[in-house]
Amino acid sequence: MSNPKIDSDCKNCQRRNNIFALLNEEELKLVNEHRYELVFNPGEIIFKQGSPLTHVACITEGLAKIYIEGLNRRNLILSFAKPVQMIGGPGMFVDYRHHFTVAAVEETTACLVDTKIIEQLIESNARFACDLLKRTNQVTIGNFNKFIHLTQKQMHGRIADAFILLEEEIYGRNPFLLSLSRQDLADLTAMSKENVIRVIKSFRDQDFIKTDGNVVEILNKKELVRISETG
Amino acid sequence: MSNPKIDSDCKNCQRRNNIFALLNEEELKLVNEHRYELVFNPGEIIFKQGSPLTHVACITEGLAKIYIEGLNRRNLILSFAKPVQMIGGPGMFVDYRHHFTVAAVEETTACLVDTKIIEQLIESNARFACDLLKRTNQVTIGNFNKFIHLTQKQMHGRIADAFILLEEEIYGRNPFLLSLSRQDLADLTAMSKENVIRVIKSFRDQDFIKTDGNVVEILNKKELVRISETG
DNA sequence: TATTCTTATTGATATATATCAACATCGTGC
DNA sequence: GCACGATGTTGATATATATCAATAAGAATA
Repeated sequence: MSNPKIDSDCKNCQRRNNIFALLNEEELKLVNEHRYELVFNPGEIIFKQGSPLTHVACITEGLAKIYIEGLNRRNLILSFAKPVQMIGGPGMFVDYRHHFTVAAVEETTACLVDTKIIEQLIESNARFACDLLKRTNQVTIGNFNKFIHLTQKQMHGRIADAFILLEEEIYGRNPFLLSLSRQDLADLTAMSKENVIRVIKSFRDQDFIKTDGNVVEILNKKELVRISETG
Repeated sequence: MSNPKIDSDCKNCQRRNNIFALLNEEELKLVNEHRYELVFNPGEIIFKQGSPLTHVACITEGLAKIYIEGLNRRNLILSFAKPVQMIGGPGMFVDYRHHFTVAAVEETTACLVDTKIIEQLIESNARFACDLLKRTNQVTIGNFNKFIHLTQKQMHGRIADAFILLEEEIYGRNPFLLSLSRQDLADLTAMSKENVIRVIKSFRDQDFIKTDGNVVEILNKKELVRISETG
């Protein structure tokens, strides 16, 4: 956690989340006056589960993982955040605590906005409120899919899902440089890291993927999709 | 699906959800004009996953299960709804479809309110919007717990959780008359119904619970809690 | 460069869980 | 009361998955 960047203005920000387009100049100014920017090194924690929810984060650079700290020191990665995603939190209006931990995977810049300002905007700007509800609902739908993936697919299907997610959503290219550890993949798929390694190996042996150090290339997307669908 | 009850007025409704207390007389009248009441027999579907989201349901009588229809005809029960719970749905503001199925477990009366009216209220009444966000967040927090339970506990812990849920949240008494089938319990805990039966048997053999037909009594709550906590 | 620490990998094994098949029980309509 | 379908139960077995232990490979540090 270090090096606050030179502040630019929300008004002209090239990295701002779409939701802020719903604000007028005055509202945007309010946001601008109650935010600050931070740079996090890989592994550093942005929000810690259980701590007070005082800010929401907007990722402007890098990659962060959002995970629940569960039983016996086991984590469950819910999702990843990259620019220009906003990370709120279900503690808002409830207990004002974080219900997940957010940690930087790569060097990550986050813009932190005071929760009180967000609440104020929800109350005064109906379009903002509706958009937030929409986003919350989208996350919920995503969670439903995750529920089914984690409880009704077996290991190969879950790892196939993970690779498809990495290519399509997280890195947006193929091949990609994997910045997640095997343990991260285990936390994402709810399996042991040893089995993650074994399934990856079997995918490599069958030429579904190719790996060279941390560079991963998907060679047979169709087959990965098939495995993902057949469990 | 049958027997619409004689309509009473929302204003004087003894079974209305707290959220409607945030409405003024005019708004409540609007709701009253765009709602209808239905009685569902056990097993009947109230909302079907994939169908258009035209109404939200307020349960005024009975018990309903909310579940995702997943892979290979397997269902995952997310939660139960009893009076006076409101069932919205994450499709609102997104794709206007139901992302889960809701079915009556016991004879259930539901009051169905037009989604458009709910949206209108969200836009015009900030307190209503905030309360809805709060509820959505509470559900999300519940889903997080469910994630951990289902992915990080094994069968005994999950069944212990289920019995605690049944006693504390669903029936609110001990002993209780179990209106769920073994398959329902399997869908709730993400396990096979055979294993549900085996774990229940082991709990019975250890005198943690007692069963007589569909009447279940929890004899050793402390032990159930312990099993739930140790996985 | 040597050293230490973390991460990745592999194989052997134990365990948890699902599946399959057979049978019992219960309620319901005839 | 009987036949039937749905639900519940049990045991045997197969399979998926975790755990444990050992080693290897990298990355960070002195």
